[in-house]
Amino acid sequence: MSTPPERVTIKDVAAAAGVSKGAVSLAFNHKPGVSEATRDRIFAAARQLGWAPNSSARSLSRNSVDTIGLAVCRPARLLGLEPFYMEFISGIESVLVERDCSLLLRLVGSLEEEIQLQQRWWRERQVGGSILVDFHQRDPRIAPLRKLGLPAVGVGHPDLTGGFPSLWTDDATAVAEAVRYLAALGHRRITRVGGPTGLGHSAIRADAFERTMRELGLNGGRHVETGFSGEEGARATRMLLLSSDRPTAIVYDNDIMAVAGLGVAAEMGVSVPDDLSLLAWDDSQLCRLTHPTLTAMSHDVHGFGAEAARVLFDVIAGKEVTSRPVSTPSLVPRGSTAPPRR
Amino acid sequence: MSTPPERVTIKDVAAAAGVSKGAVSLAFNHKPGVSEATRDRIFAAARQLGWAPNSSARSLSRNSVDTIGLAVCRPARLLGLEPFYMEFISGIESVLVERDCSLLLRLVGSLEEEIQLQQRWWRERQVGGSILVDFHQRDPRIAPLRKLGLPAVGVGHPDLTGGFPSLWTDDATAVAEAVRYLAALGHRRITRVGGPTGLGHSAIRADAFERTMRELGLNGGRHVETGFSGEEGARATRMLLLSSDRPTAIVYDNDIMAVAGLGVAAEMGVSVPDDLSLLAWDDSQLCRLTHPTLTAMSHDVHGFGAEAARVLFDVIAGKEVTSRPVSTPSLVPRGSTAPPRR
DNA sequence: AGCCGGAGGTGAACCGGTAAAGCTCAGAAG
DNA sequence: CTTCTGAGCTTTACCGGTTCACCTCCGGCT
Repeated sequence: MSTPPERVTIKDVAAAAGVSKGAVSLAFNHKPGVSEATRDRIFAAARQLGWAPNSSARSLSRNSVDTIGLAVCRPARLLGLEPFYMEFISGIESVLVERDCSLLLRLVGSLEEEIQLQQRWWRERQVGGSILVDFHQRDPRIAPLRKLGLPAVGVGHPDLTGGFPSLWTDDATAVAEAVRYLAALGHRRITRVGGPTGLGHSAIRADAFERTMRELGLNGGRHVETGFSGEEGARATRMLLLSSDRPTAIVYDNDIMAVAGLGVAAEMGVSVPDDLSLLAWDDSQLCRLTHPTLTAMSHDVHGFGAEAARVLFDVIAGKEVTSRPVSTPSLVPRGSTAPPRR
Repeated sequence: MSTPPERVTIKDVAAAAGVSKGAVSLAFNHKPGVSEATRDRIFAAARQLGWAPNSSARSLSRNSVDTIGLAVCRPARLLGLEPFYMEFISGIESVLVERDCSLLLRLVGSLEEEIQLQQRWWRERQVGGSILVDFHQRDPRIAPLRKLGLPAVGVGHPDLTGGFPSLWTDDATAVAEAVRYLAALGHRRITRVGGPTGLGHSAIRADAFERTMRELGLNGGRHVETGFSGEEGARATRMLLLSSDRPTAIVYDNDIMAVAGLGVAAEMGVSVPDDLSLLAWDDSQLCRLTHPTLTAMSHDVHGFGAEAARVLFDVIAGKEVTSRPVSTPSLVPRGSTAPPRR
């Protein structure tokens, strides 16, 4: 596609510095074999000519790439609203910058499309490895991508990532904490508005929710399944508030739906937190902007992204890495939760 | 970084198909010179071996790259909340996919850092060109990047993009529409809560705001400058509502700040829209989730991103491209605006 | 004097593709 | 029966780096 106008190569630099191109290569890679003085001359010449090593040529002869891939499979309209991803990406990049690497990002429409994409990326050696996110139950990506030999790290519970080294937040414990908190406030009818159950972490949270409710001797627990969008969160909330045995507390799977829930409560004249407690997940800044502010399960998404990148580099380097959890989300109480009005 | 285990090259495919590698190259690039039958054999062999052309080798010999760059200079915490960027990116990608290209994304901390980055990207031929966003007044990126010869398209008014072909939304007209609408409702004390004036489009909107207010004979117009964050939007709103001649309408520069403003109004017992009208910008889904819903200036951000990518490809291809506006944001009235209570 | 060793280079072979020139052969034109 | 033509391949020279074997000094040691 591009046809650069001028092109200065290592040969030009070598000529300018009066050395061979081998010497330039040595100097630029900080390898021994060139004297201090020559090194300086080489760098001066390179700076003068505005030269930097052509990354294609470099990765061709080194047989390596300094790019990692991330494909995200959610509708763009949702993604934009999920503060999670940008935070996560910025965490990844904080690590990439240190190593002069880059992130290849792609939004895909389906898991099948992602499989195609990852295969291409890897076969064409466009990436050295990938970070895989949003695991489904019996995720179709696992078999083909493992067979491919793609170095990758999975973001999700090891039960879901099928053999890929993985990093995950202990959602089960977090859900339990959220439910126990609401129960301690006196809530008995608690509903969870979750993501699609096909999505692995939604299923895990759903399980943990039911288990905890049972442990607490509460049988008023219910789930509603949504697609994570604010609109669906709003619809679910509206439906719940209209039902005969309406919940006194709702736990949302992200913060957009919680904000939407708050909107619906206001619209229907249901007072939060007096008549209804709301608990959000992921705790972006949004949770502090509403009135009342939103109690939320909070975690360090930036750090999560960074850790994922670090682990991926280890995988690529061939190190033995073991799956492990990152820090568990913890409850940050704010204005949207209170004891139910008796 | 990566050292792939097995590596199948064009030579292996050629051998498997019983032809020379030149023939494989011809076949894979859909060039004439190979018979139907041979082509089929080659593709069969490639599929069999799971081969795809190594992208480094390809771009080295073609002297071209199929990657474009995007560096975004805003704090990650803000970015995650700005639905704008993900939408914009998804627009870009919709075009990239058609052309089998990729997006190199980087979040940077300052414009100086971006200059360094773009220089590296271009000199190392990591990208074929870049999309430049968030222009400042007398943007420091312009001179060095033009000198560099980087193919680029600027997202912003031509007055700001200093010679880069550019694409922009006509914010001046949009601001005028917003102000006229509020004025028509009967508002006279209208305040604008804008982004940092260093940012080009903020300045343009500020100008247009003042001009329109003057044209309408209103001198109760004021600006508050913020950094686009929800927190700052909240603080600005709080300050405005506490002032002696408090505005009856506020125009925000993005939708996060508008949501924050709504929160503050609720917190202070100011009724929206009866006591205060609020108008948001960019119109993400968020605007439909609050109560009341937010009147907003709406535009097609996805299409904007797609168009930017298309223009960049033209620039890279050496076509003569001229700067032009994309569709002007238009007002979508919702529940947060009404005539002021007299 | 002769030999050795290491610092500081050089040169050529490669990495895996693309592109352009060259070769071969069947069939059409003269 | 040549000669020409062009379709269908092969050959070979790159692309711009990295790497490794090898060369050349120069000082120190025996």
